Amino acid sequence: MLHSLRNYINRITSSTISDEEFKYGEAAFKMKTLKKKQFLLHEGSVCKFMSFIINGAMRQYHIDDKGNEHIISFGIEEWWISDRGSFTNLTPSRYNIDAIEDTNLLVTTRDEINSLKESSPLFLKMAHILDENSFIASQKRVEATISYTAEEKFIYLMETNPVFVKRFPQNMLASYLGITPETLSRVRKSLLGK
Amino acid sequence: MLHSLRNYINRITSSTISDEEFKYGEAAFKMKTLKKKQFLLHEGSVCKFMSFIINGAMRQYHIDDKGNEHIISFGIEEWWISDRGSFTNLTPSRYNIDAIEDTNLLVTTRDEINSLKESSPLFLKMAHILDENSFIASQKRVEATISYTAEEKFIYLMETNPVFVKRFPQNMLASYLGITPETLSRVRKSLLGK
DNA sequence: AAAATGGCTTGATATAGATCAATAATTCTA
DNA sequence: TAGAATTATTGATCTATATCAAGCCATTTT
Repeated sequence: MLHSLRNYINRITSSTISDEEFKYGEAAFKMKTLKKKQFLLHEGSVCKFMSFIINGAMRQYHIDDKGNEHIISFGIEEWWISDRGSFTNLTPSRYNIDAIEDTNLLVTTRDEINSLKESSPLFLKMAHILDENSFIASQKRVEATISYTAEEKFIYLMETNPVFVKRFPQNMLASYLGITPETLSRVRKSLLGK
Repeated sequence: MLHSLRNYINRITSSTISDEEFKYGEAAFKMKTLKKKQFLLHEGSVCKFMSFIINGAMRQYHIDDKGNEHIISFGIEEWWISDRGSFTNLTPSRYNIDAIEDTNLLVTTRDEINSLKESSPLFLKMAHILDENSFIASQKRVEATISYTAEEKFIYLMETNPVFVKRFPQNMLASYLGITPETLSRVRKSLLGK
């Protein structure tokens, strides 16, 4: 299980973490298993963890006044899932996080990750690069949502995250893109004839 | 001029940087002055710098096929402006960055900031917190753009960045929100009667 | 001071996408 | 494997917002 995290650290830091340094990390994480539809976080509570996905898939979403779900982010293998705003500022979360598939996670808390970042340079670097990449990806998504049509949004999703398109139901993809499932269905149909 | 940066570092790291440590930083930055409408970055070129705004205001935007501008971000006093994707991956930028007002900047390059982060713990911490905050803010903006109506988007902007609303022309605010200037004008009119 | 420019408002119309509703396909699950 | 639940499609409207167009301020420029 932990080798997945180790793999990830090596990949995104472009390094090879030593057994010794990785040992520090192991202690900071606890395994957690969720069945499909089980919750990791409920709206209103503080997000006290960051979770690394070993396998399975998760989503982070908000439910508005009309009961519509808006998916803020997906997570799959070797991604992190958390409400970073709530986690960092210890404020109540506006989001729910639940499992789209049966999922295995490595969970760590704020304190643990902070001391880990102090004791392990590679964990620190990893955290840094994670944030940097997250921001870059999020800003691109902002651009897509403010400037693209429904069709362009879907094409952009296929280009950036084809895995999502294969793996998640269309209603969730629509929610992630900020369009209705009906519109997504029509967009896909019209793309077939092109 | 540099005291503005010093101020910022102390503020966001919740520390007081020593004269000694700040000296390291000074060398990494060059002053730059831009008049209103002057460019800092043109679409197609690699963004080789990060710039800290001393005073004035900047914007980062993309121009689409139809000639419409889409503002990805604004920057004002004590904000950074850069295309982080291009900066980090050395890829050609999709964006323009220009001055909305006469602006003074402290400019630093990739190499300089990297070595600065190695030699100064507080600069490192600052960079880290900047990325973290940028991601959190960007993710909130994603939520707003995928789930809010035009009116809600504007209200959200007034809540999160009232300064922008006071300072920038409505057509730019509209572009930032992903709506037309006409719609923003009507939204504001309707809000007055509430 | 006239002219030009840029920004804002307002009205008329068009349209992309939402909503509502029904059916069909798929996949859980007991 | 039948029945239930979930997901996807399709059609008929509706509506929020875009588009097009004109006029009006307020600045800036000459």
